[in-house]
Amino acid sequence: MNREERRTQLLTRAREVFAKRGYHAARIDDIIEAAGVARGTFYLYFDDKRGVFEELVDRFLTRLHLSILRIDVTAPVPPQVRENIRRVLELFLADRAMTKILLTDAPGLDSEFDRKLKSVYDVVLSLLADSLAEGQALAIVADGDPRVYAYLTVGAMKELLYQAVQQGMGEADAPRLGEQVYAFLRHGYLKLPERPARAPARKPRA
Amino acid sequence: MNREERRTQLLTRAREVFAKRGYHAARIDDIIEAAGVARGTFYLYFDDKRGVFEELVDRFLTRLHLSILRIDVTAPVPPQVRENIRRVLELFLADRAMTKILLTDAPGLDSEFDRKLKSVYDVVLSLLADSLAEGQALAIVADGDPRVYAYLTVGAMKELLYQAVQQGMGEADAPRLGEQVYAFLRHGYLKLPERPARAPARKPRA
DNA sequence: CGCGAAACTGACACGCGTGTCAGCAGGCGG
DNA sequence: CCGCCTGCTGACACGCGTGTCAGTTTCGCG
Repeated sequence: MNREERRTQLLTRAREVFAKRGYHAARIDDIIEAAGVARGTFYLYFDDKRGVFEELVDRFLTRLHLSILRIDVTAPVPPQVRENIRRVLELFLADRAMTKILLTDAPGLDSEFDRKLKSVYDVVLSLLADSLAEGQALAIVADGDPRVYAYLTVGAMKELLYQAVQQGMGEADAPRLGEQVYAFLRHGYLKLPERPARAPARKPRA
Repeated sequence: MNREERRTQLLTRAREVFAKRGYHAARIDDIIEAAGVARGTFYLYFDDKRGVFEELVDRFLTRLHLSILRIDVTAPVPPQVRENIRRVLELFLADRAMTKILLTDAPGLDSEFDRKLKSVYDVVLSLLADSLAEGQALAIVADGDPRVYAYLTVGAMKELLYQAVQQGMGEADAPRLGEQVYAFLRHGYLKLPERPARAPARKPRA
């Protein structure tokens, strides 16, 4: 096996191990065992566990960026928003291992690891917050702090994806979940009158 | 210092340490140093690190349960929902250490710890999903899978609280954030026409 | 006082995962 | 068939945090 093949193999196996045991609990021994390789070999290709992790994250982030398309305001907006949501969900659901890694592991043991993970979320949150601020200028996003909207949105999607992956869903479920997320961001789900009313909520006439 | 005082003191210090370093990264040495006590003393009061953690979580969960009141359908509903949201936010924001612990730490290193943390979320998610299903029967919650709504809601609030605590907010911010969450669950924030339209969204007549 | 109980101490042995490094294939060109 | 290069090996020493336990201090009561 040549250098490039071996490297790729190690990356793949490491991803599986991280997904299965969690980054912190994963030992180098787990990775080399999965790859059928001796301890020393691993260190010929990566500095340490974090080295593999960073490469995996970088590759995934690139794909995430590519899956989000800028809204073209001269064309109908809703389908573009729906498609963006669907594509993001699809990307995560198609790579369940990376989804588990990104949504399950938490900071605390390795400050470099922490920084990496935090940087991922900062990028995503800023990207979204900026888009929402633009959307407000175009009057397609309600008034309010766009960063707060970004937190709520990212949090909602994180939890949904986490649960979806836990329950064994795959990319085939992306369109269905996407519709639910879209509907949620579009109307919320509480059907309550604006002002306190005496009677229980009554369907407003369409 | 008598037994009860010492125990409480250790719990308090441990909570601070967990919040600061994260559960997994926290060492017994950090806790005993914070408490000004020798290593052996710690083990006179708790079996191990997880023992302290479980007690902290149990105490907090009790308070969380108390802060959520059942909706009384014979009274106006919206203020009750708003107040529930506000009280939950307030509880978390008032105990920033526990908030960090519950929202920052992840499973992976200690399977007993994992179970505990997972059980917390399962309880919260089921509670919410059941309430939402009841809400659907009362026509105050939109149709759709109540578990999905629960995931979206819990995820959104987790992320918001995490960011709020990171940014140093306190219980005083609960009412403001509560209003934003309520508005979000009530209408969402996307102002897009239902069907693709040529013109930008127009306010439907109230 | 003096004595027993309660609270506390901290050096130590242990387990566990890491990173290293001196050395072992084996294929290939000369 | 030798020498070399590329790829691989795995025993080992090390650092770190844990849990223990034989021993010390402090308290309060008779």
